[in-house]
Parts: sequence; structure tokens; C-alpha cells
Amino acid sequence: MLGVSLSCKITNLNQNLLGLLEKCKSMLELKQLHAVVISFGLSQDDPFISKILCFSALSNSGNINYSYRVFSQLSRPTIFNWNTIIRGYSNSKLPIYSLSIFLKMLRLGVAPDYFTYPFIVKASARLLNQEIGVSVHAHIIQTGHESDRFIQNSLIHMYASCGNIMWAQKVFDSIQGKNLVSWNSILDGYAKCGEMVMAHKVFESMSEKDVRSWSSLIDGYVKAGEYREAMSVFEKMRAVGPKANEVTMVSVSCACAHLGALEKGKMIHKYIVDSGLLVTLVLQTSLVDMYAKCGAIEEALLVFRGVSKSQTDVLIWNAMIGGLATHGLVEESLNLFKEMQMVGILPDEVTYLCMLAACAHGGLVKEAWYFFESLNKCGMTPSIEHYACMVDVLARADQLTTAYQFICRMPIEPTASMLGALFSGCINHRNLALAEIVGKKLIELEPNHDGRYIGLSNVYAVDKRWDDARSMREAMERRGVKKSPGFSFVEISGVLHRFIAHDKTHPDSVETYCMLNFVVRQTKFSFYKDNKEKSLKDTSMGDEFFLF
DNA sequence: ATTGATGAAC
Repeated sequence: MLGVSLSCKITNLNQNLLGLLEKCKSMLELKQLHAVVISFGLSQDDPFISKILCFSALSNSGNINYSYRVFSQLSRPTIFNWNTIIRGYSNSKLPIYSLSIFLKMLRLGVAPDYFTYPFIVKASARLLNQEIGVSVHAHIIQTGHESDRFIQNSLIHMYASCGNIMWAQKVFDSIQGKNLVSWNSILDGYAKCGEMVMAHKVFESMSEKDVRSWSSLIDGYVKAGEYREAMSVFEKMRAVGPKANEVTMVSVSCACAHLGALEKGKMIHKYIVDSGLLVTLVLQTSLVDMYAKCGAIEEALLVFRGVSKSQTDVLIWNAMIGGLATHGLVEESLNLFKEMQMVGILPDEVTYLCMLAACAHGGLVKEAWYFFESLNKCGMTPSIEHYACMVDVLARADQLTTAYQFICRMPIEPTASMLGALFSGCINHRNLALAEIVGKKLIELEPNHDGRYIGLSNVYAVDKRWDDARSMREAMERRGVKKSPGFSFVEISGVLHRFIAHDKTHPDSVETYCMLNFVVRQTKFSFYKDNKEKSLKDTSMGDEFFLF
């Protein structure tokens, strides 16, 4: 009698535990349930452990390392358990672990099944390591799994991710009975590799298209820098395609950001809200960036402040901090950096780059050194961009010799853009001797860059070295370097207007120049007021620029 | 239980 009721209770307990595990939301809850499982002395190989493994390996709020610790306690893990852990790591930050666990599995003589392979192919894709991918592919052929459509589709993605679109196409061609995923994978592959003509061709030849097909095409155009094309595909999608999702909108808002199309961007934002799309952190980040790049820093802040702090990550902070920095809102940018650390988000290399950019705008040399050293202290290696930013800070602050020495002491070769920053510094601060050294080096580095010749020629002109000035322009002509016009874009009421320097073809050209002259005069006026120690003659050098 | 997509700086 007692035995019956006990076993009855245990059955109930089992049922309840399973139910609770199904509903589990966080690692905290999971650990509590795990503790119950252990304290009741339930068998290791029971269904609870599998559930615990699944949640901690696969859930968004899971913890793959916890999962692995549980897994490693199992005396006889099932193929399902192996697959769970391999799948978990393939989605993690360390997909290489999928492969080491896979190898361990092989060593122990456990045979992988057709569920295992898509996960390890995905892991190789995420590692962007074709060599590993090829070995995995070879193993798939050896074990006779090469006609599995799931595996083939993941192989297309793997080869395309590694930049080998030819092999991706080969796998695609070999598939008997291609499905939508196969088509989307090859389409996305071409888009990823920047082959938009092919991507478009694939897209057109598809009999069935879903939101991913459209999104891949749009994103491909965005990644290829063809933002207008991306926008027009999106318009077409709205007219004749499926409903866009949050992934589509990330690409579309990115296109708006690069076009500086604020009105369109606002419409996109409205569309997102109106259509009740899931507003993910990724989407919020791209909206912050879009508003910042379109000059609407207040709107960017509004989106940013709408995200609850506990939901944020380093990317959205970087987008906001970087946006403030490029708007010259240096103080705000520094404050946000402090706030970010108070919230407990660790800055990364990009954060420091944003901070250095802020310092460059604010002329904050001391702070820049502080950030540059923090970067090293936190165990990060400064990249070429960090060095370039530092040079920019020093050059703008008239610490030209320090900047020059900084470049000489760098452990890496200076880039042309870095020397370019120093060069502009030399010109702006009238260090003509250093300008000449740097300018010559720049022409050596980039013999086809028109601006370098013109810049150096202008330097000589200021120094009244007319012969040298002329010889620069002659050298430029001799080498067939063409002066390429720079474009400016202005968006008014959703219409994009393009301008070239000295352009008089626009219908509102007269009014535009009128306004421009007014702005230039105002700027100069306030500049002279701030720089009384500098002579008017000196600062008028800007006028001589680009008259060439 | 499986495959295909998205965000930050230059």
C-alpha cells in the first residue's frame, strides 16, 4: 500500500518536474529544478537531464558552459545529448567547441547521425574556416550523408560564408529536389559574396520566395553599398512581396543610414511600429545608428533611452556613443561612456575607438591618452584604427611632432589615411616643413590619389615655392592622376539632391551658393574671434584650396 | 531535435 502511494507520488513529482522544466524561463529557475532533480537522487540518464541540457544549451537565456558541465557528468550520453551540446556550441561565441566535441565523439566510437552534421557544418561556417569545412564535408561523404538535403543546404551556406561561392554553387547543383531553403541559401551566398548580378538572377528565377529571399537580396545590396537599389527592392517587396520582418528592417534602416535619408528613415521607423514587428535589440541598434547618421541625434537618443538598461549590450552603447562623438557632442559622449560602465557593460575596442573620435572632436589630448592606455590595460590590442585616431587627436591639437614620433614608434606600418590626418594637421597648423615630409611619403604610398598632390602643391604655394608647386601639379598630370570630384548629398522632403564642388547645374544653384557664402562668412567670423592670435592672412589659406 | 538572415567604428 505504502509502496503504491510512494510510486504514485514519484510519478506526480516526475510529471510536475517535467512541466516546470518545460516552462523554465531563466538559468536561476533551471538551477533550482536541477537541484531538485539531484536531491531526489533521480537517475542521471532520465528525461530531466535531457531537458536541462536542452534549455541550457539552446535557450536564449541559457548557458552553454553549464550545459557542458551537466553533459560531462553523463555516464552514457545518448546521440540526442551529443547533438544538443554540439548544436549549442555551434550557436555560441565559441563554435570551435562543436568541432572538438564532435571529434571526441568520433574517438569514443559514437556514430554521428544526420542531425549532427548540420550543426558542425554551421560551426565551420561560423568559424569562416574553409579548411575545417572541407574536412567536415569529406567526412560527410565518407559516412554517406552527402545526399541529405538538410546537410547539403548547410554546406551551401558554409562554402558561401567562407567566400567560396563556386563550391557553394556545386553543392547547390548536386541537390536532387531543391527546396526553398536550398534556393535561399544560394541566393544569400551570392549576396554575401557581393555578386549582386548573380544574386538578382537567382532571385528572379525562384518560383517561390519568402521573407528571407527578399531580405537576403536587400541585405546584399546594402552590403555592396548599393543602398538605392536596396531601397527600391524594399519598395517592391512592400508592393508585391511578403510582409517584412525585423531582419528586413535592419537592412533597410542601414540603407537609410548610409544614404543620410532621414525622412525615409522616419517612415521606416513608423512602419516598424505600425506593423507591430518585434523590436529586437539589433533593430533598435540599427535605428539608433540610422538616426545618428542622418543627423537626428535627438531621435537616436529617444530610441536609445527607450531600451531598458538591463537589455542593452555593448553594440547599442557603441552606436549611441559613436553617434554623439561624430555630432561633436563630446561631453555627452564621455558621460555616456561612464554611464555604460555603471550599468556594467564592458567597453570593447570599438567603444575605445568612439571615445578617441570624441576626443579628436573635442581637442581632448589628455583624455585621449587615457583611453589609449586603458585599451592596453584592459588587455586589448590597439588596432590600426586606434593608432589612426590617436594621430588625428594629436594632429588636430597641434602636437605634430608628438604625432610624428607616435607614428614612428608604432609596431605597425602607418596607413595612408593616418598620414593623411597628420598631413592635414600640418597644413592647418602651418607646419610646412613636416607637411612636406609627410606629403611626399603620402604620394609614395598613394601615387594615384589626387588630393595628395594638390595638398602638397598648396603647401609649396603658401611657402611661395612656385616652382615646387608647379612641379607637383605636373607630376600629377604626368602620372595621369585625374582629379575626381567629391559628391555631397542632401535630402529634402525625401528627395535626395547630389552636388559636386563648383556645381552650378542644380535648379536652385543660385540660392544654394548665396546661403553657402553666408555660412562660410559666419564660420570665418566666429573662427577669427576665437583665434585672435592668428593672422587673417594665415587663415585665408583655405580659400586657395581646391581652386585647382 | 536538424538546414537559410540582422546591429556598432574605420
